[in-house]
Parts: sequence; C-alpha cells; structure tokens
Amino acid sequence: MTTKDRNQTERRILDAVGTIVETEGFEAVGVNAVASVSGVSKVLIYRYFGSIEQLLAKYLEDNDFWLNTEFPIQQYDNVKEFSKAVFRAYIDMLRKSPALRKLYRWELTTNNPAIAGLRERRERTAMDIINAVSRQSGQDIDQVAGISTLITGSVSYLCILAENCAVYNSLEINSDSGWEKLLKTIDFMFDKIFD
Amino acid sequence: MTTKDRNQTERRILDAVGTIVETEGFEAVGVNAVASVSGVSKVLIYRYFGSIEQLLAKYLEDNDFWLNTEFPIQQYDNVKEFSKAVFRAYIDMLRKSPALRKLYRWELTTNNPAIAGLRERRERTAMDIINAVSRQSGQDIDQVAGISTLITGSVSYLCILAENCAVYNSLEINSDSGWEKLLKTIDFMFDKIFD
DNA sequence: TACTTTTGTAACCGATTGGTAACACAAATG
DNA sequence: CATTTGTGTTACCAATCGGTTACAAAAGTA
Repeated sequence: MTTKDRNQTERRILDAVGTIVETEGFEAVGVNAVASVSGVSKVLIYRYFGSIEQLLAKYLEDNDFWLNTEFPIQQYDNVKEFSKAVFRAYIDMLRKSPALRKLYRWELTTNNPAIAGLRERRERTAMDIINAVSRQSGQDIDQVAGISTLITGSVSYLCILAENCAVYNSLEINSDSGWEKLLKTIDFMFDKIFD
Repeated sequence: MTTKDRNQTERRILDAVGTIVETEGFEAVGVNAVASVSGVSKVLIYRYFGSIEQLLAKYLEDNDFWLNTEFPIQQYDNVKEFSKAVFRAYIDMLRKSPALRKLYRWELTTNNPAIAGLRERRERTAMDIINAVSRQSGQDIDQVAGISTLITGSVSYLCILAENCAVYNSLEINSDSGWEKLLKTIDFMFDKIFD
C-alpha cells in the first residue's frame, strides 16, 4: 500500500470482492483471495469489516441486487404487454450481469441472514407485481404466480447454466438468438393464456 | 479395515461417495472426506481409482442419472396427457432424489468430460421426446422445446433452491401442496396451448 | 515537543487440503 | 520353501485455509 487512507483501502477491498465475485463467484471470496487481489494485507479486512460474512453483507448492501426497477403497470396498454416487458427485463438483467448470476448460483448452496434478506425483498416485489397482474387480468393469483415461477425459475436456471453449458433443449443459451427463441415462446404462451 | 477384499473396499469407497454426495454435494467429495467416511485409507482411493475425478466419473457411471425412464407416447390418449405425465415424472424424480439435485447443482458450477457426457445423453433423450410431441401435436418444434425448457428449467431450479429456501413466489417449494399448485399451473398451461 | 491513535506489514499459528513414500503383511506363485 | 504380487496402514510432505500476534510508522493531539 502506498498512502494511508482508510476509505481508499476499504474501497480496494470491496472492489476486490467485486472482481472475485464476477470472475469466480461468491464461493471463492476468502480472506486470502481478497487480500491478494486487493493488495491489502488481510489484517485490515478483519479490522475494517470484522469477518468475511460481514464483508460480503456490505458488498451485497452496496450493490443493489434486488429488483429495484420500476414497473408501473399503468404505463402499458394491457396486462399481457406488461407481463412480457417484465420478463424481458428480467432476462436482460440476469444475462448482462455476471455478479447477479453468481449471486443466484450462490443462493442455491447457501443460506445466511444476508441472503434471507435479499429473498424477502425479492419475494415482496415479485408478489406485488403478481398481485397487480392478477387483479387487472382477472386470472387466479395462484395461476399468475405459477406462470411467473415457471418463467423466472427457468430463466434463472438457464442463465446460471449458460456459463458452463452452451445448449439446452436445442436452445443456444449463450447467444442472443437462443434467447430470442425463448422470448417468442413466452410471448406465444401469454397470447394463449390471456385471450 | 478388517478383511483384504479389493471389491469390498472399492464398494465402500463408492458408497462413501454416495453418502457425501447426498448430504453435502459433489463439491464436498475430496480424498480426505471419502477416506474418513469410508474408513479406508486414502492411498487406496488413488490406487484403485486414480484420482477424485475418475472416482466421481465411476460414481456417475454406476448410478443412472440420465433420464432412463421409458415414456412410450403411444400409451397415452393424447399428446396433452403424455406431456403432463412426462413433467410429473420429471418433478417426482428430482424431488425424491437428493443425489440428483446435487448433481444438477454441481453442473451449474462445473464443466468436465463426465458432465458433458451426461448432458449429451440428456439432450438426446429430451429432443427425442420433444420431436415426438411436435410431430403428433402439429406444434412448432421450437415452441415445444421452449415450453419444455420453461418447465424443466424452473423445476430444476426450484428443486435445488428448495434445499435452502422454503418459499418462491408464495409457493411452498418444500411441501407437496406447493408442488401440487405448480402442477395445476402446468396442466392449465397445456389446456390453453393444446386446444 | 512528547504521547496516543490510526493505518499498515510481516510473520506466525493450527487446521486442513491433495498427494506420496515407506513399510507391514497376507496370499498366491515359483 | 522362497519370492513375488496384492492389499492395507502409518506417517509424512508442501500448500493453503482462516485467523492472530507483534511490531513499524504515519498522523493527529496534548
């Protein structure tokens, strides 16, 4: 380290967490890795953040990983178009963010307070949207939740899988064309469901 | 060890792999863990299997993790009922097998020859079914593949997630009742799609 | 100026990792 | 019988893990 600047040091540490998460995932975030990537001695990690768990919690807190995009349902012509837009946004978000994919992957193997908090927030915003769609479309809320689950669940799965696998059911999950196909299927489904 | 029986020793080792996989997952299968769980010294693991990778390959080879269930489409009244049955079987399989869930989870973080082989087989059998459904229903094959992807993808995701999370979109993914709801949604979807 | 606090590093700790060498002994083979 | 081959264990190795102690030096403070 060159200067003596705690703020800058903390930032270096958090930046190192970011690069490790994006490249190798949360599982690889350890004291030694963070220390070597950041160029900061690991004592400072404990001194400034307490533990790796707290460091990760801070990282999650800094980066808005919950769905914070605004989706005013009133702006759309009808529920069908609104729904399509929501899922398109969901796919885009997950496909363009390596860190978010790693977070979703990490959630499949871990359970801790930080993750539980993320899940709660996500659950609330998701159910808000599902409620709105159910109300405006007249569809049973369980059905709306079910359809939503089928789509977001598979999208999450495919986006994670795509980092280690190129094809799923003949769909090229690494290329835009493959996702265009899936989007067409989603549109097709909604056209059939919302008469 | 009591007796000197190579076959029995190999079996003990493979059994240990099985219990570790079921409880902690493939990520936890290391020489030391296998040695301590099996009660066999780790030298024998290398002697008899070469490496952990080869040991895991053997484990995957012994246990039929690819879809080997027979699904004769002719037995069913129509394509709709056949499709529903296929996905019901998929859900059952994944929900009742901890090892299979751990395998699917492992695939999200790993890529090696053994996994690639599994994926190929799975891809082939899946596309066989998709082709048959497309032919008999007259639906576009990309749409059938898309629908199938939405369902199996989300089911895989939810089954893995359920080990660390109880609720997703208000669905209790740990209980039969939650899955009954999702099955109803799938049925509902097929009723809408296959007129 | 002298002293305290803050920021940093180097070195070390025990535990655990994957992996191997050396050795003991049973069993088959000559 | 002697010897080779197969089966097993103990003990060790270097590397790495998370975590801490001890110390140096800069920066603020009296």
